[in-house]
Amino acid sequence: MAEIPRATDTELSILKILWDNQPCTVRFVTGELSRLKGEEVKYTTALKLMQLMHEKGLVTRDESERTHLYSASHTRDKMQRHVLSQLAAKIFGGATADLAMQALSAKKVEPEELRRLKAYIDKQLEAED
Amino acid sequence: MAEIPRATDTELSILKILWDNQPCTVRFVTGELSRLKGEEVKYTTALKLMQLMHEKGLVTRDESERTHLYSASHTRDKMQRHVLSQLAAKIFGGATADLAMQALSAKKVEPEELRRLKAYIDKQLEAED
DNA sequence: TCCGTTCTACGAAATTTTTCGTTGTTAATA
DNA sequence: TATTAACAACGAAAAATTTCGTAGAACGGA
Repeated sequence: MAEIPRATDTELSILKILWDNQPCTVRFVTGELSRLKGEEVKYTTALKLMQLMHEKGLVTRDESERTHLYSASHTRDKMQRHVLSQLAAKIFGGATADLAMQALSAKKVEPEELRRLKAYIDKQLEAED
Repeated sequence: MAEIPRATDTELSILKILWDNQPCTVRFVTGELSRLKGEEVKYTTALKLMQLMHEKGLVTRDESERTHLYSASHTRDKMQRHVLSQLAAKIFGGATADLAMQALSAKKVEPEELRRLKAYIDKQLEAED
């Protein structure tokens, strides 16, 4: 399995668009990215970014048609874990549970979500025995 | 309350060093940063970074002595929440509980930690009523 | 077929981030 | 006091990231 390349901020935004809509044309990503950033992004800008991401191995593309179709190389889960563990190492000193707690306190979370998370933790704890 | 400025990757590393050792001299941060990155960072490089961080408002400094003493402007908790909520918005679509779960699955977490987190969630749920 | 549109590729400019050498000052010390 | 070491400030180079104009090919409709 190849190393997951480091993704810049903008690249992460593009990945999110891909995960939500895959496969995508550059045209589509251009629009979504503009919406996300709150300012117009030119078509060729998005194109270039995605070409670079392709070189880096962050995305794959189907070139069988003239209009290429892009998809993320890694699953959302895998990339999220990757980004989080980097972040955890960088500013949390690896304390993952702390990170989770801060995440929860950063923003009000629905009780339903909390219960789901709790169930997940219980499952982890059981597996422990 | 002033806006929290966006911090780059290296800046986050420096903040972590500060939180752990504050207040710090540039000389000290230079050494720690080198250790963290696994390669030597020149004194003036660290100095410049910290000067820019000072301009941005990410750090404060005590200039009463010739050797300035730097500290982070924001608490670790506050900045962590800030960074996490940005990240959540960027690649998790704001789904904070998902982020927490991914964080937990990214790396094995001690049962003790899990129980602590669970207790935290329970407290949140109680406050709900 | 001709024209206007859409697409990729490419190069280069603009911007941001990181690096570091040089300078002048202060402080310690021989 | 003369020398050396440590420091902050600064400017600018280097590197990384982002932006976008231009060119040429492919396509669709008049």
